[in-house]
This record gives sequence, C-alpha cells and structure tokens, in this order.
Amino acid sequence: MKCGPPWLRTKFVSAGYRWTLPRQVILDVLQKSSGHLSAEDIYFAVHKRYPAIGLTTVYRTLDLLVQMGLVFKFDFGDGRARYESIKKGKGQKHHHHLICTGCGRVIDYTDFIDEEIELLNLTEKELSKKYNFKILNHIIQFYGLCDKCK
Amino acid sequence: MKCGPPWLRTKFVSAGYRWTLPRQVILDVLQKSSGHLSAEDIYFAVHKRYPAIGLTTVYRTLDLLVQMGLVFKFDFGDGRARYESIKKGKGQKHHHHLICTGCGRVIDYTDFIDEEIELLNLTEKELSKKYNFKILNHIIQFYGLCDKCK
DNA sequence: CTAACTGCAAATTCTTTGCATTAGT
DNA sequence: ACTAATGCAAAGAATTTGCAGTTAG
Repeated sequence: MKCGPPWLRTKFVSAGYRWTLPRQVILDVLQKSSGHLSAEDIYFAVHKRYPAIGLTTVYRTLDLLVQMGLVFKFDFGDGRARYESIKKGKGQKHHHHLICTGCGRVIDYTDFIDEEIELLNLTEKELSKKYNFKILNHIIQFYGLCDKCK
Repeated sequence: MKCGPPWLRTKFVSAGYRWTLPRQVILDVLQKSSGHLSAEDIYFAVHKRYPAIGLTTVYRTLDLLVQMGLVFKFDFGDGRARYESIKKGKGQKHHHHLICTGCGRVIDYTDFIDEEIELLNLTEKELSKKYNFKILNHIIQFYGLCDKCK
C-alpha cells in the first residue's frame, strides 16, 4: 500500500483535508475487502498493518469518507453500521441483500433479474425529477427466512 | 382505544402470549401514527396515555411484534431503529424512502408504487425460488442529496 | 509554523438484562 | 395458581467527544 491513485490525494487536498496514512490505509482496506464491513472489522484489518491507528480514527475517517461520497454506509438492523467503498476493486460488484431474520445470515446477490434493473431505473428517474433529488445510491434488502430457518 | 380487533387477541393468545395493555397500546400507537417511529417516539406516545408503561416494555414489545410479523423494523442509518406497523391504518400506504445524506431528511414516497410493486413481486418470486428463501418484507431506500443540499 | 489530524480515556446514546413484583388466563 | 409480562436499575455495546500531543502542507 503506497499512496493510492493520485486523484484521491488531490481530492482530499483540494477540499482542505490531509492525505494521511490512516486515511490511505482505511480506504485501501475498504477497496480490497468484499463489502459490508463494520467499523470494528475495519479497525482490526487496519490495526493489523498499523497498530498505532486507533478505533476513534477509524470512525472519524469513515464519517469523512461517507461525507465525501467515497464510501457508503448502511445498516442491516443488527445495531452496527456497515461500510462499503463506492468504487469497487476488481471482482467486486454492486449487490443487493437477502437477510434472514431468523439467524441473521446475509446473502449477497448480484444476478439481478431484468425486472429489478428496470425497477431501479424507472424509480430513480422519476424520483430525481419529482423531488429534485440527486440520487447517489440505493439499498435494496429483502427480509425473510432462509431455508434452514423456515 | 379498547382492545383492538379480536383476531389480534386471538393471534397473541394462540401463540401463548398474553394480550396485555402495553401491547394493545403500542400496537394502537403504531397503527395510528404515520410511520417510522423510533422506540423513544413510541415510548413518549404510549407514556402520555399510560405513564406506568416503561421504555423497557416498549423495546420488548417491539421485538415481539417484529418477531410475530406485525411490525417492521428498519433503519435510516442514524443510529436508532424505526418501527412501522405492517397493517396500516386508514390513509396510510406502503411507501419507500428517499434519504438525504446531507441533512438527514427523509422523504416518503408512494408514487410509482404500483409499478414498483409489480416488479418487486417478480423479483421476490425469483429470489425465493433461487435461494429457497421465504421473503416477508423489503426495504427500498434511495440515498442522495436533496435540493437544498446538492 | 499552524491548523488539521490523531489517540486515549471518558462520555453519550441506544438497547438489553437481572430480578423482584404484577397481572393474564 | 401458574407463568408470562412488567418496571426499575444496572449493564452492555456502538459511537462520539474533549483534550493534549503529533504531523502534513
């Protein structure tokens, strides 16, 4: 892990933020991981490489990254926030979630059916127009019972 | 507020639960309110009518109602859970959410719901089959910036 | 040099738990 | 009567804040 792509550094500096080691490492962890990490997950991964980086910094950095639009924060309803890089590394795709309310298992799926994509396009377009809203992301989660729990 | 519809009482009793005052009041508050209440909101509303009912009971009752499939729990990412009755009172419709990540404003929308619902049904059917999952509910949230924040 | 950033410890906030009491059935 | 349900106070877990020391620009 060096310094990441130059445009990232520029993005930070030109916004008046500093391109610090913790920020580089946290972004790197997020981009390399396979999604929905909790703050603690990120802290462990980061801490393994740089034990001097503390949990507080992880939280503060994540807030900043979310605010800058580089990272997306969401929630499965288990009382802890999850974070995911918006720019995915190779092999990572946008996905939706199937969440078992019985055992808490989360299934990611990326094989959206045509109807689902159509749904999203239609809705995003209509909503943007009607509410003058710039839509950046969405969460689609289906809740139910998995094969073991039902 | 009396005792609610008789089928509700039956549902509780036949599952081995008791049809208690706090449960009646909490369900009533949820059905009459316009959606996404936090536990504290519910506590205040309930407490106004029956000051003897405590916050702990509100949490425990909400867990039960969620588990019984009468209430849905979700999260806007602000660190507190929200609850909504699945059976809506008159004037209330199923809706999805548009959330501004800038100011935290939440817009409910019920427009385009018909098309969305149809596409959702297809999606749910496919997913159920593919993952052998019994889908009970869904969350659809669009995140972005509202007119003031963008 | 100086303002942004950091780590630590303490504080907050939301939610859950232990336990003695109350109340449906 | 029997046991689920309740309220209170205390505990727990996730996240935030105050502050003094550190570091990028």
